[in-house]
Order: sequence, then structure tokens, then C-alpha cells
Amino acid sequence: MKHSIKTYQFFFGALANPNRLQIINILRQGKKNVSEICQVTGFEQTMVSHNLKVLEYHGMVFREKNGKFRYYAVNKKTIKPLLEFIDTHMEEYCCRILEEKHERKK
Amino acid sequence: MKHSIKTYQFFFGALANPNRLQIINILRQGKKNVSEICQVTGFEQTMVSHNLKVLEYHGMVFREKNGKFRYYAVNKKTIKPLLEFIDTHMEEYCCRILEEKHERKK
DNA sequence: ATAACATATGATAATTATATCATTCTTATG
DNA sequence: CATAAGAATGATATAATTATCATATGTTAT
Repeated sequence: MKHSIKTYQFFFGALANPNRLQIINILRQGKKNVSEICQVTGFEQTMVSHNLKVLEYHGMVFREKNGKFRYYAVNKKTIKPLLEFIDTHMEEYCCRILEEKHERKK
Repeated sequence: MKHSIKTYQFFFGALANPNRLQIINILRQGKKNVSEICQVTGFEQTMVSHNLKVLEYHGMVFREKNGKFRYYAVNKKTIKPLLEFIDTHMEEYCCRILEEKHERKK
């Protein structure tokens, strides 16, 4: 591991939250400002801002200023392949959970 | 997103824990049983077992029975490229500043 | 059979993360 | 300047996760 355990912990922690994942998912369609994200999700503004800060801190989204608006864009270079990779993993290993349950019954 | 938000949340949540990350890191060198993991890490046996269960549940480690021992092996096909990918991301978007901040928190 | 070791499980106290509230900062416009 | 709208920040009660304790299960050897 190139970096400290804590660095990886916080990186994954940033993605281990349903609201942040939903924000990411919405931003995948294109950049949006905070109010727009609130409208689409129904989330409170402060909650969105707090969570966007976490995502930006980890380089998962980028911020762009436009007047009084702050537009956020997802880091496609990272997020897109990351989610695709995990999809592949899940397809291959999610079935193991069932197998394991059968094994224990013996 | 192919899967539900919760599925991704729990996947990343499994990796958002320093003890589980340390266990993964040790298993990268080769398969080990629970006692061996405890010895190397200094962790309690019950804590290791609990965390291994989480990792196994998500297909991040595999279990192999050998007498009274249970050997755990990391899912290299997933974990290795995943960590490498994140290293690349960190080099480009975060790294140094974060590492330093984590150091200070100790 | 039972002792001794290896591992797993369940409950819960303690830690950590999170949403919410109150407030402040920023920018645009009358 | 004053006001309003968009966004960020800080404090904190709540919710979620985690380590620990007590105990159970499984395995080997005596």
C-alpha cells in the first residue's frame, strides 16, 4: 500500500454513504449547482453542501464558480471506471453469499 | 448504476475501516489463519473474526478450511487492481496534503 | 470422554459519522 | 447601501458502526 491506512479508510468512507452516492449518481448526468441537486434529490441544502465538501476533499467532484452559483462536476476519470469495476466484482462474487449460507447448514 | 445505492454503500463501507484494511494488507502477502492475523496485527481474535466475516460477505476474502484452522485469502482479482486504481487517483487528485493531515491527527 | 486450542456468534457499551439547526459568507440586483 | 438568493460553516443531537465481553461451536489429541 502506497498510502497510509487512514487515507484509504477516508477515501472509501467518502463513498460509504447513500446520500453522497446519490449525489454522485446525479452528477454523472452532467454538472449541477447545489440548488439543482437539492431539487432533484429532495435533500436539504446544508446536507448537500456538507456532503459535496467531503466528495471534493477526495477529488471525486470538482467545483466551478459561476456567479453566485457553484457548479459541481463528477470526476469521471475516477468515478466511472471505479463503479464499473465494482459492478464486475459484484457480478462475480455476490453469489458466494448464497453458497456460503448453504455450506453452514451442513 | 447497475445495483442499488445501498449495495454500493455497504461495499465501500466494508473498506472504510482501518482494521479491515490492515487485515487485507496483511493477507496480500499470502493466506493466513485467524490466529496468525492476530499475532501479526496484535488485534483481538473476536474482532478479527467479526471483520473477516464482513470482508468475506463482500467477496473480498475467501475462506479455506484446514483442520481446526480457517485460512483466509484476499481476493486478488478485485483488491489488487482496486487499490492500484485508487493509488493512481490519489496521486492525481489528493495525496500529500491528506497524508499529512492524517499524521497530525494521531 | 475431556481437555485444549481455534474460531465464530450475540449482546452491548463506546466510538464515530451524520443530518439538522442556526448562523455566516458571497454575490447579484434594485 | 440594503435586500435577497445561493452556498458554506460550526455546533450538536441523533443514528450508525465498532470493539469488546461473554459465550458457543468446532476440531484435535490425550
